[in-house]
Amino acid sequence: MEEIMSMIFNGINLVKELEFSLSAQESPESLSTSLGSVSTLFGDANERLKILLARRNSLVLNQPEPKPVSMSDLDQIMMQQIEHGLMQDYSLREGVMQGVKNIDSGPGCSFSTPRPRRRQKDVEEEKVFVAAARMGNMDTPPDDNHTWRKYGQKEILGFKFPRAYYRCTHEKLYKCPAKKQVQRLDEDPYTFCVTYRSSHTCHFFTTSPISSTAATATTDGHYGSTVVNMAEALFGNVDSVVPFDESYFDYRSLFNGSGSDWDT
DNA sequence: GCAATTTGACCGAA
DNA sequence: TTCGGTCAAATTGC
Repeated sequence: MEEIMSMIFNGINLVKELEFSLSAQESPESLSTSLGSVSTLFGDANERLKILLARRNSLVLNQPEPKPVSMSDLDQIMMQQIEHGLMQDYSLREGVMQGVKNIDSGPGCSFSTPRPRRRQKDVEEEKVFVAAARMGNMDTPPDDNHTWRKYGQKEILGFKFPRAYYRCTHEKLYKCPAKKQVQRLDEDPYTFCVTYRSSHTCHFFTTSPISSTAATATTDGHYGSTVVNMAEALFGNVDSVVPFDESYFDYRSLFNGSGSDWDT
């Protein structure tokens, strides 16, 4: 299964290279070659995924619980996740909303004294997989239109890469409780697993004009036409790409919880 | 000088 | 006792 994931992530990286080629105004021949590679890679990955799912569904036919994940559901979820990472990365250069949906944990900020030094179970969290930049600083995930201050980094058991801890820059001034953890994936160093905890109460975005556009996109759910065009070109159906109002999905937890094929 | 980052130490849940 | 999360002093960069 990791092979399939690797193919998908490779496809994402190819798309990013294609995007760079677009901005560099490379020849139509070169663009055509890149497009062919992308479609082949995604096509192959999808075929393998379908075979895998067909196999799994046949295995769980006699088991009423838990309900097997249907192929269409999984395809949709998987593509939402991939599209989300892709669109986040793409929007970096286009300067539009990246589609990171912050968790809404309700009460927001409530630091009791003493401040808990370990994560609270009742705090909602949301995982998002984000493609890393292929150029420039690849150690940090793409900007999500909030300003973060790093307050820690730790080696985590079972992970090759350290986990970085960030909190909202406005934490003290506006008592914004938002935090995030950034973990680079072992199997794909170009992808980060970003875990958001607590929602922003400060509602501050980065101050560039580009980002104010992003802020608008956040509230009304509309996205730049460039992004929509790209999404249509890639996936055909924009409705499956935006808006990102569904819960993002953690493919590890999904597949670890429902089968062992991902371990192969 | 100030703000952000780094990093070893500390705390506490499991 | 272990290990994830946080603190806070030292360091770095603007």
